[in-house]
Amino acid sequence: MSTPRPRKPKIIVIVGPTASGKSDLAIKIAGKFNSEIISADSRQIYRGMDIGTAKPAKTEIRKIPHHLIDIKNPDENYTVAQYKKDCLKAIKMVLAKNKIPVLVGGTGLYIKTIADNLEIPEVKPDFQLREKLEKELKSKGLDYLYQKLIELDPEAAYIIDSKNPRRIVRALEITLKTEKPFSQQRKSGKKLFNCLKIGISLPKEKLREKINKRADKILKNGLIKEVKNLIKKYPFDIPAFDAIGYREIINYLQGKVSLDETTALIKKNTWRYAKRQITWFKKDKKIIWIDNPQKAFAICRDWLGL
RNA sequence: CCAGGGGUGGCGGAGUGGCCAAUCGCACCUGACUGUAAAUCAGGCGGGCAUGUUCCCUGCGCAGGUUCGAAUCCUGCCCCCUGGA
Repeated sequence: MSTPRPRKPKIIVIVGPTASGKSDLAIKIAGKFNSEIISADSRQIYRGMDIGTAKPAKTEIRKIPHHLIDIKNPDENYTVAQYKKDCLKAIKMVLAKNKIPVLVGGTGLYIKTIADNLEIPEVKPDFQLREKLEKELKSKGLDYLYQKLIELDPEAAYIIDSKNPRRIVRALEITLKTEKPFSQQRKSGKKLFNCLKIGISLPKEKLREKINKRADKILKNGLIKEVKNLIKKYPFDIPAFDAIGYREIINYLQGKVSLDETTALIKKNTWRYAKRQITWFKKDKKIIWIDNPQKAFAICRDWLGL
């Protein structure tokens, strides 16, 4: 006698590499199916980082509500865990209006944290600790930190790349502040939603072309000016500015590279990023890959039972 | 025509007798990723296969030569750059 479990809420998830046309597709889908859009983009959350992150146009946003865009200033700290909370809240809100949430974005970890209900270890970043570890990293080398991790939490050391400073620092952070090994803290809970995942897949040549074109457009639209304004207000070395387009322009403004080189670098780094995204999303076997937006509409319609 | 420098893997660029299938960077391919994720990293990268720290083939402009052994030395040729006529 099992009581019928309440159906999980349905959400539509749209993924794909940068510049593949996710936002446009999301807007079209949202327009057709009474939806609101929730962004899963780790840089569009920042206010003032508009041109370089290719945020949807204001006119679009006016037509269809977008969530989790422009929610933080660049110098504010933001993390996956925070994203999870914010996103869940946004989803709830949209569902409460009897609308379908459409989660769109290129930040694979953000998507995964929602779709797979990742349980992020309850250890907040401790910046003092991190700073201390960074110092040790500089003075004693990465291997020293890794050895330390092996001592404190051999299991974690086994999982973490021994050459990845950022992840070693975080693993140490966790082990130094909790009793449980990191390895036992990487869990995912029960799925919260019934997700329809649609991925945009373009032939590489075409993707590359779109990336290059977009880079040119972004520059033309005033990225340099945007960055100039940003670094007037914020330190130039904050994590938010470790974003494609921004870091390169900052270096340009500091006279380290020419404009031509900068443009080329932005294109190159965007392309690399896209490849990393493709690698990430490839692992998710539930994604239905499409090469044409039209197909997405039909898939959504079926899935929604309309 | 003379003098000097140089031609190395897709590109840039090391190497100047054996430790060289050839440092490294870029590009390219594959992958990792649980509170920085547009971040941060790893592996591969001449070809072949029986996939090997000890295999085979091809290989450092071309053709020869010296040597047990040559990308590295010698000879000739071709090409490129710089300066001089």
